[in-house]
Amino acid sequence: MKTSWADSVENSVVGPDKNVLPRPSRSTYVPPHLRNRPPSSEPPVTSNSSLPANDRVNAGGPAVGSRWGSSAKPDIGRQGYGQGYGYSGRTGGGRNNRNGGWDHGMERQVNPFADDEATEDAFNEQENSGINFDAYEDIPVETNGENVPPPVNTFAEIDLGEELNQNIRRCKYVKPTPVQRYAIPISIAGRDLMACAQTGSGKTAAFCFPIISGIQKELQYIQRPRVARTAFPLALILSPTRELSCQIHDEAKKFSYQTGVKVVVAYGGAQISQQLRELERGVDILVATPGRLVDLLERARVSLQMIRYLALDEADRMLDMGFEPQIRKIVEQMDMPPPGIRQTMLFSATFPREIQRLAADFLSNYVFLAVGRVGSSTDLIVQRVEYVLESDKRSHLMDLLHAQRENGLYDKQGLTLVFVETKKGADALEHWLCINGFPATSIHGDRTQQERELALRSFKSGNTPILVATDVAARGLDIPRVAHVVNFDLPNDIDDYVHRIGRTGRAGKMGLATAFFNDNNLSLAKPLAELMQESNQEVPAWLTRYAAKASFGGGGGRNRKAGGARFGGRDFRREGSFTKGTEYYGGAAGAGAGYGVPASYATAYGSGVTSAWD
DNA sequence: AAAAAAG
Repeated sequence: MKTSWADSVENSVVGPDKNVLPRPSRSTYVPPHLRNRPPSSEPPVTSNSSLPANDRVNAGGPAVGSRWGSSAKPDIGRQGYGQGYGYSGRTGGGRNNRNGGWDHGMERQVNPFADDEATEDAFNEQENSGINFDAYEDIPVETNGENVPPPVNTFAEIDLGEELNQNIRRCKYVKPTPVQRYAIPISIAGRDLMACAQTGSGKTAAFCFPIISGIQKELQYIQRPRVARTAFPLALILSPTRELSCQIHDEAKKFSYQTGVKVVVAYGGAQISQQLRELERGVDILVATPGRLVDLLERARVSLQMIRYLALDEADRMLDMGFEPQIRKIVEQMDMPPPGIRQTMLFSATFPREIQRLAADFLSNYVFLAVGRVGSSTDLIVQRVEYVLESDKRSHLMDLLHAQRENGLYDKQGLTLVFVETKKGADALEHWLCINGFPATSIHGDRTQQERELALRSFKSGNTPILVATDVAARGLDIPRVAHVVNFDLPNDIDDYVHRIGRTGRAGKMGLATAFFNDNNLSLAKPLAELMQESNQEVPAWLTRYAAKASFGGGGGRNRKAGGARFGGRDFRREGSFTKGTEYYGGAAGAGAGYGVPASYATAYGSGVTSAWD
């Protein structure tokens, strides 16, 4: 690697002006041997792992050819979705519009790849190698459901359409990731899907490709009702945070470039007027956060009656206590077509069983898919836990940051993401880091949307290579080059921990995750120790002792969420207690009639091999 | 108890 991207941006980051990484003043620095130590022997703070900084996600290499002529598989289980609107020609529309350009708007689309191409030269071949596909070998995969469509090995095996294939090439995706290999054929076949797969493994594309492809193929036949100032999207993608919705929107725009499929994003904290204007210009795929969407629905500026595809990203979060009522309102109490008419896809890295049960309401004869994390479990993330008293956390963090700089992680522009539990705590820690000379910023729900987006940009660019965050940044955000995730405050839920550390070690790259554990985190001891064990991490002896204590002390154990979801999970329909009998398969009675074969459960691995999934 | 998501 002669000229890495990191090198190429280094000047701008450690540049001549204010952004020189200042040496923190030593006045507040307490050397380790002068600090309070817990009675139990915690490992010394060694930042020995010289982990590579994350590279770009995109992969370079030969382009994939597209194969035309094969038509999509029959749309099993769907009753067509004309919904009373006849098929009719669409003016100037659709897939044969080789000139690209939106067929329902006069504006020209900005080339979303322009930036990439402009910076292309900054990447040499190695740096540009993108997704580390070796890390994807031997990943345990579990599928469950009736007549699960088989996986593919290349994008060319699926008829996604010429324009989408070209965009896939532009994104330099050489071959599908495991979740894409399985999820795309399932979606193309028209099946509902509940998928567990870590975000860094290509989940967004896994639900975007079938949606874009499906819409593009039918766009010219779809007649939407004409209601002034009401938009009728064909697909809805919901996510739990504004930044994640933005990210999905950006991705979806790349994938749909010159397909004639229009993507619009709507989220709170931003001017609604511009979003309304965008919607009026026409929308095929709406990406949104729940609150703003409810607002738009109540104003009747959006109708869901033409929704053909519904995707919930971070679906378990979307269905947890805070979000469930809003999601039910959107999905069940407005004008969205019911399961079986629309196609529904739920994605998350974690899927607790009770959430799966709730989610089943939204699905019809669905396929359950669990794909191991890149490198199966988290071999690519080195997890460390250190016992740190509350009063020692700040100086301990400073130790880590110092060590990191000495190991060159800063010089390579490795980013450090520090999670805290509260918004107040985020402000306080950001301030403390700044006055101690560390270039930090913060993101949390009490900051304005403008501040949030600025903070994220500044972090991503390496301008402020330390970001203090609440759980607003825990899920889904794809920030290349995050070399280190610090759980300054551990979350109470092991699933949140899984999502947080998943901000590093993405796209097959290595990452480091450090957690500060103390007596406030007792309830996490057992699940954390188990998780680390399962992902082949070294579990400190003191943590094992805490874990053992937690199991009889009460208070432990419950955190497992009923046998829960680790890196993936298990279809709750297989868990034996079918309190609702065969109801979950009931949708198949009519819909699956075309399938003259009995249900078969395709399982890629025997139960002995999938222990990580239990 | 906290965080997120509408204004």
